[in-house]
Amino acid sequence: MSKPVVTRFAPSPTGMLHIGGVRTALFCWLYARRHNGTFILRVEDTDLTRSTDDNIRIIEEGMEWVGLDWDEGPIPGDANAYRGPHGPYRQMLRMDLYRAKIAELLDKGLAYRCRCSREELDERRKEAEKEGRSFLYDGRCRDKHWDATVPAAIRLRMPDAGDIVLEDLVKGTITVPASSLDDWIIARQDGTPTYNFCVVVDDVDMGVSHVVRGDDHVANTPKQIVLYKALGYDLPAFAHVPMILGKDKQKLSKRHGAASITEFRDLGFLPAAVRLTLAKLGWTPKLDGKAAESAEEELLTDEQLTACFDLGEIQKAAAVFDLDKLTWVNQKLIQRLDWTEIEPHLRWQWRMRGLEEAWTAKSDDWKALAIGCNKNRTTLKEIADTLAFLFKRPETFEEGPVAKFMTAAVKPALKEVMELEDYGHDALKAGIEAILARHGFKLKDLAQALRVAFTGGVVSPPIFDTMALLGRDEVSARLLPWI
RNA sequence: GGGGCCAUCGUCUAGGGGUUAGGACGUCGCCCUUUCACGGCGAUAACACGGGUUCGAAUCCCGUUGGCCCUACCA
Repeated sequence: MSKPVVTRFAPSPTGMLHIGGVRTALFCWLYARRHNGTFILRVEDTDLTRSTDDNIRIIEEGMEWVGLDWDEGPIPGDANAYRGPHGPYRQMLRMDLYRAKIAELLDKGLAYRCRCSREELDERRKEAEKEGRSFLYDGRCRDKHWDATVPAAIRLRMPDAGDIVLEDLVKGTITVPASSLDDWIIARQDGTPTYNFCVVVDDVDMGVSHVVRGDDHVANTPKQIVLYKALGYDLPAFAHVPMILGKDKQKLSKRHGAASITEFRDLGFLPAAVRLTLAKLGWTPKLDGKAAESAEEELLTDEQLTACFDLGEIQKAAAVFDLDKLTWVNQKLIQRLDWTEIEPHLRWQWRMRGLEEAWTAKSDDWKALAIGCNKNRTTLKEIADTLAFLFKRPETFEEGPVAKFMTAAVKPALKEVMELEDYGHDALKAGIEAILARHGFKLKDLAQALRVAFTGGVVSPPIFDTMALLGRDEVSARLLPWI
Protein backbone atom coordinates (compact mmCIF):
# COMPACT_ATOMS: atom_id res chain seq x y z
CA MET A 1 0.00 0.00 0.00
CA SER A 2 1.65 3.18 -1.14
CA LYS A 3 1.09 6.60 0.33
CA PRO A 4 -2.15 8.34 -0.55
CA VAL A 5 -1.90 10.72 -3.46
CA VAL A 6 -2.04 14.38 -2.52
CA THR A 7 -1.49 17.14 -5.04
CA ARG A 8 -1.73 20.85 -4.69
CA PHE A 9 -2.08 23.93 -6.80
CA ALA A 10 -0.37 26.90 -5.20
CA PRO A 11 -0.87 30.15 -7.08
CA SER A 12 0.10 33.53 -5.77
CA PRO A 13 -2.77 36.00 -5.80
CA THR A 14 -1.05 38.75 -7.69
CA GLY A 15 -3.46 39.16 -10.58
CA MET A 16 -5.50 37.15 -12.99
CA LEU A 17 -5.62 33.38 -13.04
CA HIS A 18 -3.46 32.47 -16.01
CA ILE A 19 -4.40 29.68 -18.35
CA GLY A 20 -0.97 28.13 -17.81
CA GLY A 21 -1.67 27.95 -14.11
CA VAL A 22 -5.03 26.41 -14.85
CA ARG A 23 -3.38 23.69 -16.87
CA THR A 24 -0.98 22.91 -14.06
CA ALA A 25 -3.94 22.81 -11.68
CA LEU A 26 -5.77 20.57 -14.12
CA PHE A 27 -2.91 18.08 -14.16
CA CYS A 28 -2.86 18.09 -10.34
CA TRP A 29 -6.61 17.59 -10.26
CA LEU A 30 -6.58 14.84 -12.87
CA TYR A 31 -3.85 12.99 -11.04
CA ALA A 32 -5.57 13.26 -7.67
CA ARG A 33 -8.88 12.12 -9.13
CA ARG A 34 -7.24 9.28 -10.98
CA HIS A 35 -5.81 7.92 -7.75
CA ASN A 36 -8.68 8.78 -5.46
CA GLY A 37 -6.38 11.27 -3.84
CA THR A 38 -6.71 14.75 -2.44
CA PHE A 39 -6.41 17.98 -4.36
CA ILE A 40 -5.42 21.03 -2.34
CA LEU A 41 -5.65 24.71 -3.24
CA ARG A 42 -3.10 26.76 -1.37
CA VAL A 43 -2.61 30.49 -1.66
CA GLU A 44 0.95 31.72 -1.72
CA ASP A 45 0.39 35.24 -0.54
CA THR A 46 3.73 36.04 1.03
CA ASP A 47 4.30 38.81 -1.46
CA LEU A 48 2.52 41.41 0.62
CA THR A 49 2.78 44.20 -1.89
CA ARG A 50 1.06 42.33 -4.69
CA SER A 51 -1.28 39.92 -2.94
CA THR A 52 -4.85 41.01 -2.32
CA ASP A 53 -8.08 39.42 -1.19
CA ASP A 54 -9.66 40.40 -4.48
CA ASN A 55 -7.04 38.42 -6.29
CA ILE A 56 -7.74 35.43 -4.11
CA ARG A 57 -11.38 35.71 -5.16
CA ILE A 58 -10.31 35.80 -8.79
CA ILE A 59 -8.45 32.54 -8.33
CA GLU A 60 -11.34 30.90 -6.52
CA GLU A 61 -13.85 32.02 -9.11
CA GLY A 62 -11.64 30.94 -11.97
CA MET A 63 -11.12 27.51 -10.46
CA GLU A 64 -14.81 27.11 -9.78
CA TRP A 65 -15.77 28.24 -13.25
CA VAL A 66 -13.39 25.88 -14.98
CA GLY A 67 -14.64 23.05 -12.79
CA LEU A 68 -11.56 22.21 -10.76
CA ASP A 69 -12.94 21.55 -7.32
CA TRP A 70 -10.51 21.31 -4.44
CA ASP A 71 -10.83 19.03 -1.45
CA GLU A 72 -8.84 21.22 0.88
CA GLY A 73 -8.27 24.94 0.75
CA PRO A 74 -9.95 28.27 1.23
CA ILE A 75 -13.71 28.54 1.19
CA PRO A 76 -14.65 31.04 -1.49
CA GLY A 77 -15.92 34.37 -0.31
CA ASP A 78 -14.56 34.26 3.20
CA ALA A 79 -10.95 35.32 3.50
CA ASN A 80 -10.34 33.40 6.70
CA ALA A 81 -12.47 30.33 6.23
CA TYR A 82 -11.11 27.07 4.93
CA ARG A 83 -11.84 23.38 4.82
CA GLY A 84 -9.36 20.57 5.37
CA PRO A 85 -7.21 19.32 8.24
CA HIS A 86 -4.02 21.12 7.25
CA GLY A 87 -5.17 24.71 7.26
CA PRO A 88 -4.90 27.52 7.08
CA TYR A 89 -4.24 27.43 3.36
CA ARG A 90 -2.87 30.91 3.06
CA GLN A 91 0.81 31.20 3.76
CA MET A 92 0.52 34.50 5.58
CA LEU A 93 -1.46 32.67 8.20
CA ARG A 94 1.14 29.97 8.66
CA MET A 95 4.06 32.01 9.92
CA ASP A 96 4.31 30.21 13.27
CA LEU A 97 5.05 26.95 11.53
CA TYR A 98 7.78 28.51 9.42
CA ARG A 99 9.38 30.17 12.39
CA ALA A 100 9.45 26.93 14.32
CA LYS A 101 11.10 25.12 11.46
CA ILE A 102 13.69 27.83 11.06
CA ALA A 103 14.52 27.66 14.75
CA GLU A 104 14.89 23.91 14.44
CA LEU A 105 17.34 24.24 11.59
CA LEU A 106 19.31 26.86 13.49
CA ASP A 107 19.49 24.65 16.57
CA LYS A 108 20.79 21.76 14.58
CA GLY A 109 23.39 23.91 12.94
CA LEU A 110 21.98 23.17 9.51
CA ALA A 111 21.23 26.82 8.95
CA TYR A 112 23.03 29.89 10.18
CA ARG A 113 22.69 33.62 10.60
CA CYS A 114 24.36 35.72 7.98
CA ARG A 115 25.13 39.33 8.76
CA CYS A 116 26.36 40.25 5.33
CA SER A 117 24.33 43.25 4.29
CA ARG A 118 22.47 43.43 1.05
CA GLU A 119 24.79 46.21 -0.04
CA GLU A 120 27.89 44.14 0.55
CA LEU A 121 26.40 41.26 -1.32
CA ASP A 122 25.42 43.41 -4.25
CA GLU A 123 28.89 44.77 -4.42
CA ARG A 124 30.52 41.39 -4.38
CA ARG A 125 28.07 40.23 -7.02
CA LYS A 126 28.89 43.16 -9.25
CA GLU A 127 32.57 42.55 -8.85
CA ALA A 128 32.24 38.92 -9.75
CA GLU A 129 30.28 39.80 -12.83
CA LYS A 130 32.88 42.30 -13.88
CA GLU A 131 35.51 39.61 -13.71
CA GLY A 132 33.28 37.30 -15.66
CA ARG A 133 32.87 34.97 -12.71
CA SER A 134 29.52 33.75 -11.51
CA PHE A 135 28.66 34.93 -8.04
CA LEU A 136 27.94 32.43 -5.34
CA TYR A 137 27.78 33.31 -1.68
CA ASP A 138 31.03 32.10 -0.20
CA GLY A 139 29.62 31.01 3.14
CA ARG A 140 31.77 33.38 5.12
CA CYS A 141 29.22 33.55 7.96
CA ARG A 142 28.84 29.79 8.17
CA ASP A 143 30.92 29.33 11.25
CA LYS A 144 30.65 32.75 12.80
CA HIS A 145 27.83 31.56 15.05
CA TRP A 146 26.27 34.98 15.17
CA ASP A 147 23.71 35.43 17.88
CA ALA A 148 20.30 36.98 17.37
CA THR A 149 21.15 40.37 18.79
CA VAL A 150 21.62 41.81 15.34
CA PRO A 151 19.00 41.20 12.65
CA ALA A 152 20.38 38.73 10.17
CA ALA A 153 19.24 36.73 7.20
CA ILE A 154 19.25 32.99 7.65
CA ARG A 155 20.97 30.73 5.17
CA LEU A 156 20.77 27.02 4.64
CA ARG A 157 24.02 25.07 4.62
CA MET A 158 24.37 23.43 1.25
CA PRO A 159 26.72 20.56 0.49
CA ASP A 160 30.10 21.66 -0.89
CA ALA A 161 30.64 18.79 -3.23
CA GLY A 162 28.84 16.02 -5.02
CA ASP A 163 25.74 16.03 -7.15
CA ILE A 164 22.16 16.66 -6.26
CA VAL A 165 19.84 14.40 -8.18
CA LEU A 166 16.26 15.16 -9.00
CA GLU A 167 14.13 12.34 -10.31
CA ASP A 168 11.46 14.20 -12.21
CA LEU A 169 8.41 12.40 -13.48
CA VAL A 170 8.24 14.42 -16.66
CA LYS A 171 11.81 15.58 -17.20
CA GLY A 172 13.57 12.44 -16.15
CA THR A 173 16.73 12.44 -14.06
CA ILE A 174 18.30 15.82 -13.57
CA THR A 175 21.72 16.04 -12.02
CA VAL A 176 23.06 19.30 -10.66
CA PRO A 177 26.55 19.77 -9.25
CA ALA A 178 26.37 20.99 -5.67
CA SER A 179 29.17 23.40 -6.47
CA SER A 180 26.77 25.43 -8.60
CA LEU A 181 24.51 26.15 -5.64
CA ASP A 182 25.28 28.41 -2.70
CA ASP A 183 23.91 28.69 0.81
CA TRP A 184 20.58 30.28 -0.01
CA ILE A 185 18.48 32.46 2.18
CA ILE A 186 15.54 30.78 3.87
CA ALA A 187 14.53 33.77 5.99
CA ARG A 188 15.05 37.44 5.42
CA GLN A 189 16.60 39.82 7.83
CA ASP A 190 13.11 40.81 8.98
CA GLY A 191 12.41 37.20 9.86
CA THR A 192 9.98 36.42 7.05
CA PRO A 193 10.64 33.14 5.30
CA THR A 194 11.28 33.00 1.58
CA TYR A 195 9.29 31.20 -1.04
CA ASN A 196 11.51 28.18 -1.52
CA PHE A 197 11.39 27.57 2.19
CA CYS A 198 7.63 27.94 2.61
CA VAL A 199 6.75 25.59 -0.22
CA VAL A 200 8.79 22.80 1.23
CA VAL A 201 7.45 23.22 4.73
CA ASP A 202 3.88 23.50 3.50
CA ASP A 203 4.09 20.62 1.08
CA VAL A 204 5.37 18.36 3.81
CA ASP A 205 2.93 19.64 6.40
CA MET A 206 0.06 19.10 4.00
CA GLY A 207 1.22 15.63 3.07
CA VAL A 208 1.72 16.47 -0.59
CA SER A 209 2.88 13.31 -2.33
CA HIS A 210 3.31 14.72 -5.82
CA VAL A 211 4.62 18.20 -6.41
CA VAL A 212 3.26 19.20 -9.79
CA ARG A 213 4.25 22.68 -10.89
CA GLY A 214 5.57 24.78 -13.76
CA ASP A 215 9.01 23.89 -15.03
CA ASP A 216 10.25 27.34 -14.18
CA HIS A 217 10.77 25.76 -10.77
CA VAL A 218 13.08 23.01 -11.93
CA ALA A 219 16.17 24.97 -11.03
CA ASN A 220 14.84 25.65 -7.53
CA THR A 221 14.20 22.04 -6.80
CA PRO A 222 17.76 20.92 -5.99
CA LYS A 223 17.90 23.66 -3.36
CA GLN A 224 14.62 22.45 -1.98
CA ILE A 225 15.77 18.86 -1.95
CA VAL A 226 18.59 19.79 0.39
CA LEU A 227 16.05 21.47 2.63
CA TYR A 228 13.81 18.42 2.68
CA LYS A 229 16.75 16.40 3.87
CA ALA A 230 17.82 18.97 6.45
CA LEU A 231 14.34 18.89 7.87
CA GLY A 232 14.41 15.10 7.90
CA TYR A 233 11.60 14.77 5.41
CA ASP A 234 11.04 12.21 2.72
CA LEU A 235 11.06 13.59 -0.79
CA PRO A 236 7.78 13.82 -2.63
CA ALA A 237 7.58 12.91 -6.30
CA PHE A 238 8.21 15.86 -8.58
CA ALA A 239 6.60 16.59 -11.93
CA HIS A 240 7.60 19.79 -13.67
CA VAL A 241 5.24 20.61 -16.46
CA PRO A 242 6.31 22.85 -19.32
CA MET A 243 4.94 26.29 -19.96
CA ILE A 244 2.31 27.43 -22.40
CA LEU A 245 3.41 29.76 -25.16
CA GLY A 246 1.58 32.13 -27.47
CA LYS A 247 1.67 31.90 -31.27
CA ASP A 248 4.93 33.82 -31.36
CA LYS A 249 6.49 31.31 -28.96
CA GLN A 250 6.61 33.94 -26.29
CA LYS A 251 4.96 33.50 -22.94
CA LEU A 252 1.21 33.51 -23.41
CA SER A 253 -0.34 36.87 -22.60
CA LYS A 254 -3.36 38.98 -23.43
CA ARG A 255 -1.66 39.97 -26.66
CA HIS A 256 -2.43 36.50 -27.92
CA GLY A 257 -6.16 36.96 -27.60
CA ALA A 258 -6.63 35.67 -24.10
CA ALA A 259 -4.52 34.45 -21.24
CA SER A 260 -6.76 34.84 -18.23
CA ILE A 261 -9.30 32.15 -17.48
CA THR A 262 -12.07 34.74 -17.18
CA GLU A 263 -11.42 35.87 -20.72
CA PHE A 264 -12.19 32.38 -21.95
CA ARG A 265 -15.45 32.47 -20.08
CA ASP A 266 -16.31 35.83 -21.62
CA LEU A 267 -15.35 34.62 -25.08
CA GLY A 268 -18.01 31.95 -24.75
CA PHE A 269 -16.06 28.78 -24.14
CA LEU A 270 -17.46 25.90 -22.14
CA PRO A 271 -15.42 24.93 -19.08
CA ALA A 272 -15.35 21.38 -20.37
CA ALA A 273 -13.84 22.55 -23.65
CA VAL A 274 -11.17 24.50 -21.81
CA ARG A 275 -10.39 21.48 -19.66
CA LEU A 276 -10.12 19.10 -22.59
CA THR A 277 -8.03 21.43 -24.70
CA LEU A 278 -5.66 22.25 -21.88
CA ALA A 279 -5.29 18.62 -20.87
CA LYS A 280 -4.40 17.68 -24.42
CA LEU A 281 -1.88 20.46 -24.69
CA GLY A 282 1.32 18.64 -23.88
CA TRP A 283 -0.28 15.35 -23.06
CA THR A 284 -1.83 12.71 -25.28
CA PRO A 285 -4.52 10.65 -23.60
CA LYS A 286 -4.18 7.00 -24.50
CA LEU A 287 -7.50 5.32 -24.01
CA ASP A 288 -6.91 1.58 -23.98
CA GLY A 289 -3.29 2.34 -24.66
CA LYS A 290 -3.99 4.08 -27.95
CA ALA A 291 -3.84 7.72 -28.93
CA ALA A 292 -6.76 9.19 -30.87
CA GLU A 293 -6.90 8.14 -34.51
CA SER A 294 -9.77 10.31 -35.68
CA ALA A 295 -11.39 13.62 -34.86
CA GLU A 296 -14.11 11.82 -32.99
CA GLU A 297 -11.61 10.14 -30.71
CA GLU A 298 -10.06 13.47 -29.81
CA LEU A 299 -13.16 14.41 -27.87
CA LEU A 300 -12.84 12.86 -24.47
CA THR A 301 -14.87 13.30 -21.32
CA ASP A 302 -13.39 14.14 -17.92
CA GLU A 303 -13.96 10.54 -16.95
CA GLN A 304 -11.96 9.31 -19.89
CA LEU A 305 -9.18 11.77 -19.22
CA THR A 306 -9.08 10.81 -15.58
CA ALA A 307 -9.06 7.13 -16.38
CA CYS A 308 -5.83 7.27 -18.34
CA PHE A 309 -4.01 10.29 -16.98
CA ASP A 310 -0.36 9.87 -16.15
CA LEU A 311 2.14 12.52 -15.12
CA GLY A 312 4.91 10.58 -16.81
CA GLU A 313 3.32 11.02 -20.22
CA ILE A 314 3.43 14.79 -20.16
CA GLN A 315 5.50 16.35 -22.90
CA LYS A 316 8.87 17.79 -21.94
CA ALA A 317 8.81 20.78 -24.25
CA ALA A 318 6.73 23.92 -23.97
CA ALA A 319 3.65 24.03 -26.19
CA VAL A 320 2.00 26.80 -28.16
CA PHE A 321 -1.60 27.40 -27.21
CA ASP A 322 -3.90 27.26 -30.22
CA LEU A 323 -7.14 29.16 -29.90
CA ASP A 324 -8.46 27.58 -33.10
CA LYS A 325 -8.23 24.17 -31.54
CA LEU A 326 -10.10 25.30 -28.45
CA THR A 327 -12.75 26.79 -30.69
CA TRP A 328 -13.11 23.55 -32.58
CA VAL A 329 -13.40 21.51 -29.39
CA ASN A 330 -15.91 23.99 -28.05
CA GLN A 331 -18.03 23.74 -31.17
CA LYS A 332 -18.00 19.95 -31.06
CA LEU A 333 -19.05 19.99 -27.44
CA ILE A 334 -21.88 22.42 -28.12
CA GLN A 335 -23.01 20.07 -30.84
CA ARG A 336 -23.16 17.04 -28.65
CA LEU A 337 -24.38 18.46 -25.37
CA ASP A 338 -28.03 18.61 -24.43
CA TRP A 339 -29.47 22.12 -24.28
CA THR A 340 -29.88 21.83 -20.51
CA GLU A 341 -26.14 21.35 -20.20
CA ILE A 342 -25.43 24.43 -22.28
CA GLU A 343 -28.00 26.77 -20.81
CA PRO A 344 -26.30 27.43 -17.45
CA HIS A 345 -23.14 28.52 -19.24
CA LEU A 346 -25.05 30.62 -21.72
CA ARG A 347 -26.44 32.70 -18.89
CA TRP A 348 -23.14 34.47 -18.43
CA GLN A 349 -23.44 35.74 -21.98
CA TRP A 350 -26.88 37.13 -21.28
CA ARG A 351 -25.66 38.71 -18.09
CA MET A 352 -22.90 40.49 -19.96
CA ARG A 353 -25.54 41.82 -22.33
CA GLY A 354 -27.95 42.84 -19.61
CA LEU A 355 -30.44 40.28 -20.93
CA GLU A 356 -30.26 37.64 -18.24
CA GLU A 357 -33.72 38.34 -16.91
CA ALA A 358 -35.28 38.42 -20.33
CA TRP A 359 -33.70 35.08 -21.09
CA THR A 360 -34.65 33.48 -17.78
CA ALA A 361 -38.25 34.50 -18.28
CA LYS A 362 -38.57 32.32 -21.38
CA SER A 363 -40.07 28.86 -21.21
CA ASP A 364 -38.02 25.69 -21.36
CA ASP A 365 -39.45 24.82 -24.75
CA TRP A 366 -38.45 28.18 -26.07
CA LYS A 367 -34.93 27.91 -24.68
CA ALA A 368 -34.60 24.39 -26.01
CA LEU A 369 -35.48 25.61 -29.49
CA ALA A 370 -33.28 28.70 -29.23
CA ILE A 371 -30.25 26.65 -28.24
CA GLY A 372 -31.20 23.71 -30.41
CA CYS A 373 -31.22 25.71 -33.61
CA ASN A 374 -27.77 27.05 -32.80
CA LYS A 375 -25.91 23.81 -32.42
CA ASN A 376 -23.70 24.82 -35.28
CA ARG A 377 -22.14 27.77 -33.49
CA THR A 378 -18.60 27.64 -32.26
CA THR A 379 -19.00 29.57 -29.02
CA LEU A 380 -21.64 30.56 -26.51
CA LYS A 381 -20.89 34.13 -27.38
CA GLU A 382 -21.86 33.43 -30.95
CA ILE A 383 -25.06 31.76 -29.83
CA ALA A 384 -25.97 34.77 -27.75
CA ASP A 385 -24.98 37.12 -30.54
CA THR A 386 -27.19 35.40 -33.08
CA LEU A 387 -30.07 35.20 -30.64
CA ALA A 388 -29.87 38.71 -29.23
CA PHE A 389 -32.13 40.14 -31.95
CA LEU A 390 -35.01 38.20 -30.42
CA PHE A 391 -34.92 40.47 -27.41
CA LYS A 392 -34.75 43.77 -29.18
CA ARG A 393 -35.95 45.02 -32.50
CA PRO A 394 -33.35 46.15 -34.98
CA GLU A 395 -32.62 49.84 -34.95
CA THR A 396 -30.72 49.98 -38.19
CA PHE A 397 -31.09 48.04 -41.40
CA GLU A 398 -28.19 47.16 -43.64
CA GLU A 399 -28.46 49.03 -46.90
CA GLY A 400 -27.33 46.34 -49.28
CA PRO A 401 -29.67 43.61 -48.06
CA VAL A 402 -32.60 46.02 -47.91
CA ALA A 403 -32.09 46.98 -51.53
CA LYS A 404 -31.54 43.41 -52.60
CA PHE A 405 -34.31 41.61 -50.78
CA MET A 406 -37.00 44.14 -49.86
CA THR A 407 -38.28 44.42 -53.39
CA ALA A 408 -41.69 45.62 -54.40
CA ALA A 409 -42.42 42.10 -55.56
CA VAL A 410 -41.74 40.57 -52.17
CA LYS A 411 -43.95 42.87 -50.14
CA PRO A 412 -47.26 41.19 -50.92
CA ALA A 413 -45.72 37.93 -49.82
CA LEU A 414 -44.61 39.55 -46.59
CA LYS A 415 -48.14 40.61 -45.97
CA GLU A 416 -49.29 37.05 -46.46
CA VAL A 417 -46.73 35.88 -43.96
CA MET A 418 -48.31 38.19 -41.42
CA GLU A 419 -51.56 36.40 -41.92
CA LEU A 420 -50.15 32.99 -41.04
CA GLU A 421 -51.61 31.80 -37.78
CA ASP A 422 -50.26 28.37 -36.96
CA TYR A 423 -46.66 28.65 -35.79
CA GLY A 424 -46.03 24.96 -35.32
CA HIS A 425 -42.95 24.05 -37.32
CA ASP A 426 -44.70 21.92 -39.96
CA ALA A 427 -47.68 24.19 -40.35
CA LEU A 428 -45.43 27.19 -40.68
CA LYS A 429 -43.38 25.44 -43.31
CA ALA A 430 -46.50 24.48 -45.25
CA GLY A 431 -47.85 28.01 -45.01
CA ILE A 432 -44.64 29.56 -46.25
CA GLU A 433 -44.36 27.07 -49.07
CA ALA A 434 -47.84 27.91 -50.20
CA ILE A 435 -46.91 31.57 -50.33
CA LEU A 436 -43.77 30.74 -52.24
CA ALA A 437 -45.71 28.74 -54.78
CA ARG A 438 -48.24 31.49 -55.25
CA HIS A 439 -45.56 34.06 -56.02
CA GLY A 440 -43.10 31.84 -57.78
CA PHE A 441 -40.39 32.62 -55.24
CA LYS A 442 -37.60 30.51 -53.94
CA LEU A 443 -37.40 30.13 -50.19
CA LYS A 444 -34.19 32.11 -50.22
CA ASP A 445 -35.91 35.20 -51.62
CA LEU A 446 -38.54 35.32 -48.94
CA ALA A 447 -36.35 34.11 -46.09
CA GLN A 448 -33.79 36.81 -46.65
CA ALA A 449 -36.44 39.50 -46.79
CA LEU A 450 -37.84 38.21 -43.54
CA ARG A 451 -34.40 38.22 -41.96
CA VAL A 452 -33.92 41.82 -42.94
CA ALA A 453 -37.18 42.74 -41.27
CA PHE A 454 -36.47 40.67 -38.18
CA THR A 455 -32.81 41.39 -37.62
CA GLY A 456 -31.80 44.31 -39.78
CA GLY A 457 -29.37 42.03 -41.58
CA VAL A 458 -29.24 38.68 -43.32
CA VAL A 459 -28.13 36.38 -40.54
CA SER A 460 -30.44 34.45 -38.28
CA PRO A 461 -31.19 30.87 -37.33
CA PRO A 462 -33.23 28.84 -39.83
CA ILE A 463 -36.21 30.96 -40.77
CA PHE A 464 -38.97 28.71 -39.43
CA ASP A 465 -37.23 28.48 -36.09
CA THR A 466 -36.68 32.19 -36.10
CA MET A 467 -40.37 32.83 -36.60
CA ALA A 468 -41.36 30.34 -33.94
CA LEU A 469 -38.97 32.00 -31.52
CA LEU A 470 -40.23 35.47 -32.33
CA GLY A 471 -43.87 34.46 -32.13
CA ARG A 472 -46.70 35.63 -34.29
CA ASP A 473 -47.20 39.02 -32.67
CA GLU A 474 -43.57 39.97 -32.90
CA VAL A 475 -43.30 38.73 -36.46
CA SER A 476 -46.20 40.93 -37.43
CA ALA A 477 -44.83 43.89 -35.57
CA ARG A 478 -41.49 43.66 -37.33
CA LEU A 479 -43.07 43.07 -40.74
CA LEU A 480 -45.60 45.88 -40.52
CA PRO A 481 -43.24 48.74 -41.42
CA TRP A 482 -42.30 47.00 -44.66
CA ILE A 483 -45.66 46.45 -46.32
C1' G B 1 29.47 34.22 -17.47
C1' G B 2 27.81 29.64 -14.69
C1' G B 3 24.14 25.62 -13.92
C1' G B 4 19.88 23.16 -15.93
C1' C B 5 16.05 21.92 -19.52
C1' C B 6 14.14 21.44 -24.54
C1' A B 7 13.92 20.41 -30.19
C1' U B 8 8.66 15.52 -35.67
C1' C B 9 3.88 19.24 -40.67
C1' G B 10 2.10 26.54 -39.46
C1' U B 11 0.10 24.47 -34.40
C1' C B 12 -0.93 20.14 -30.81
C1' U B 13 1.05 15.46 -31.28
C1' A B 14 1.79 9.53 -32.52
C1' G B 15 5.92 6.76 -33.54
C1' G B 16 11.59 5.52 -30.40
C1' G B 17 16.67 1.12 -35.15
C1' G B 18 13.78 -1.13 -41.16
C1' U B 19 6.72 2.92 -41.53
C1' U B 20 4.29 5.37 -48.27
C1' A B 21 6.61 9.06 -40.84
C1' G B 22 0.04 8.23 -38.54
C1' G B 23 -3.92 11.50 -36.35
C1' A B 24 -6.10 16.30 -34.97
C1' C B 25 -6.58 21.74 -35.59
C1' G B 26 -5.60 25.30 -39.37
C1' U B 27 -5.20 26.39 -44.53
C1' C B 28 -6.76 25.34 -49.71
C1' G B 29 -10.22 22.92 -53.22
C1' C B 30 -14.85 20.43 -54.40
C1' C B 31 -19.90 18.94 -52.80
C1' C B 32 -24.33 20.12 -49.90
C1' U B 33 -27.31 24.46 -48.65
C1' U B 34 -32.82 28.79 -46.57
C1' U B 35 -28.81 33.41 -44.59
C1' C B 36 -24.50 32.74 -41.19
C1' A B 37 -22.88 28.34 -40.24
C1' C B 38 -22.75 22.88 -39.86
C1' G B 39 -21.67 18.63 -42.51
C1' G B 40 -19.24 15.32 -46.39
C1' C B 41 -14.98 14.35 -49.54
C1' G B 42 -10.09 15.47 -51.00
C1' A B 43 -5.39 18.10 -50.93
C1' U B 44 -1.30 20.60 -48.49
C1' A B 45 2.72 20.16 -45.08
C1' A B 46 7.42 17.82 -40.56
C1' C B 47 11.84 14.42 -38.19
C1' A B 48 16.77 21.95 -36.67
C1' C B 49 22.05 21.10 -38.41
C1' G B 50 26.75 18.24 -38.40
C1' G B 51 29.35 14.09 -37.08
C1' G B 52 29.48 9.19 -35.32
C1' U B 53 27.41 3.82 -33.91
C1' U B 54 24.91 0.35 -37.32
C1' C B 55 23.75 -3.69 -42.93
C1' G B 56 20.15 0.24 -41.79
C1' A B 57 18.78 6.03 -37.95
C1' A B 58 13.25 10.51 -37.01
C1' U B 59 14.53 6.81 -33.36
C1' C B 60 21.01 5.51 -29.89
C1' C B 61 25.79 8.68 -28.79
C1' C B 62 28.59 13.30 -29.28
C1' G B 63 28.81 18.19 -30.93
C1' U B 64 26.58 22.77 -33.14
C1' U B 65 22.66 26.06 -33.51
C1' G B 66 18.30 27.97 -31.58
C1' G B 67 14.65 28.60 -27.59
C1' C B 68 13.48 28.64 -22.40
C1' C B 69 14.36 28.47 -16.93
C1' C B 70 17.43 29.48 -12.66
C1' U B 71 21.60 32.27 -11.13
C1' A B 72 17.20 37.95 -5.62
C1' C B 73 16.83 39.09 1.67
C1' C B 74 10.40 37.77 -5.90
C1' A B 75 7.12 33.96 -6.22
